[in-house]
Amino acid sequence: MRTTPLVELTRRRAIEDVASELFREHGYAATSVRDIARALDMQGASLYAHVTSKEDVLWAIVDRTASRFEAAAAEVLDSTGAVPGQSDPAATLTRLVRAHVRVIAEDVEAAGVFVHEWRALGEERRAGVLSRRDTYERRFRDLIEEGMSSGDFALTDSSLAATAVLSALNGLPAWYDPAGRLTADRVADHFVEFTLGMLQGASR
Amino acid sequence: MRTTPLVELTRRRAIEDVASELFREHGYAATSVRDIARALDMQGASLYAHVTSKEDVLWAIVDRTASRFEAAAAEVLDSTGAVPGQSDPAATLTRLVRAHVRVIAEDVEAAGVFVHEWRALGEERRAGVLSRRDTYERRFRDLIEEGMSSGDFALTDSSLAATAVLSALNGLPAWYDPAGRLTADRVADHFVEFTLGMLQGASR
DNA sequence: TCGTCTGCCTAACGATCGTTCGTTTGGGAG
DNA sequence: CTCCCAAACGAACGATCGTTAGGCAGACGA
Repeated sequence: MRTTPLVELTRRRAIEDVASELFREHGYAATSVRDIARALDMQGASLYAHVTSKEDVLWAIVDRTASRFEAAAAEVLDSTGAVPGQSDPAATLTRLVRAHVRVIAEDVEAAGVFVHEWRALGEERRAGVLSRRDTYERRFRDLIEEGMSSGDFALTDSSLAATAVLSALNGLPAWYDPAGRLTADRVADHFVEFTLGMLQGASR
Repeated sequence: MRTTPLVELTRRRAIEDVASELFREHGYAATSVRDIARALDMQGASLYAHVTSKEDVLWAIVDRTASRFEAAAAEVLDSTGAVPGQSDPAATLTRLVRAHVRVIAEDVEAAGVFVHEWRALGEERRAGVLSRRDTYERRFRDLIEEGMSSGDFALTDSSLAATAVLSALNGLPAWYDPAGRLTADRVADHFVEFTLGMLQGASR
């Protein structure tokens, strides 16, 4: 579940949270500074006491969310596979998928912005995000290749498989409702099943 | 492959094609009428000789693409399963997935716009698109449920599975390059494998 | 040769955009 | 009580937005 803090920690963070909702619902370009301000009962100009630019707000959301994905993946991968030849790709991938779902479910709004709106950043930041996404996707791809050569996975194109898995996962922010019928853990269960099924191949 | 016609059929269609590229790359809201015109070596105002509004262009792209998805699915489903109790859900789903990939690959730009930018439409049209998407997704879901009760698929949540499959498929416009290393048919092969694997479940 | 029609032009409209500015306000520390 | 400082205000900036209006050039049928 997302934590809209009961006690507002900082005004800055409140702005980012409200902006996450609006950016996710209408997109960055279609959301005006005055829209964000209105949701906080303020005047548009007043935001600039807390923020240096509109893009700055987007960047804060995207960067923070990217870091959360990176940290979650690092935690999974650093605690496993230290001993080569003794790794279990399916088990590690399971934990990686669960971590990914958890990061999304903990802040669906920010995750949705991260997935779709990073294109709106300036050239420099956009390139940075792109490279971080590549690095992240490679962790999936490497794990899949490991499973291919160990015989756990039956595939011929690890890159395509990684993209397909991440596409399915990144569809989550578009429909997942923390208050809906599925808890984040249940969703993660299903996606682990889907992922392993996908990678182990059709049985007929 | 997308068909940017060598002979420009109508000016109107040329506008839609150029708009598809720009809408997909920068989003509808971030693309100005003057941007579209510049790509055609025209003045922004000149577009209005061919078009009644900017949203009208978006609508034409979205509606046309939605219709292509619907027609492709109808062709698959109308030619199968006419005799109940004799259907093969996996085979039908295979054809449905192939049809979906084909529609995307035939016009990646328009498909990308359809997938992401329909939210920018006015309330009425947006609601219409949403309901057509629901109908389309239900065709996948129904087929999955058929496979569940026939024992072909090992799943507990057909709705989640349909969403996951379609999310993976709809990630295609974001990365697929018709001139790249994979033909549309090869991509379809892989996605059929992924889909069936997903639905038949992990084997361990 | 004339009129018409199509396709694009320039100019301009009001609205809204992101952002800057100088000012006001209200609560806490001395 | 007084001072201060962060937070929000209203007004305004130049730019750009989608769109309208009127005119001009060239192709074409009569």
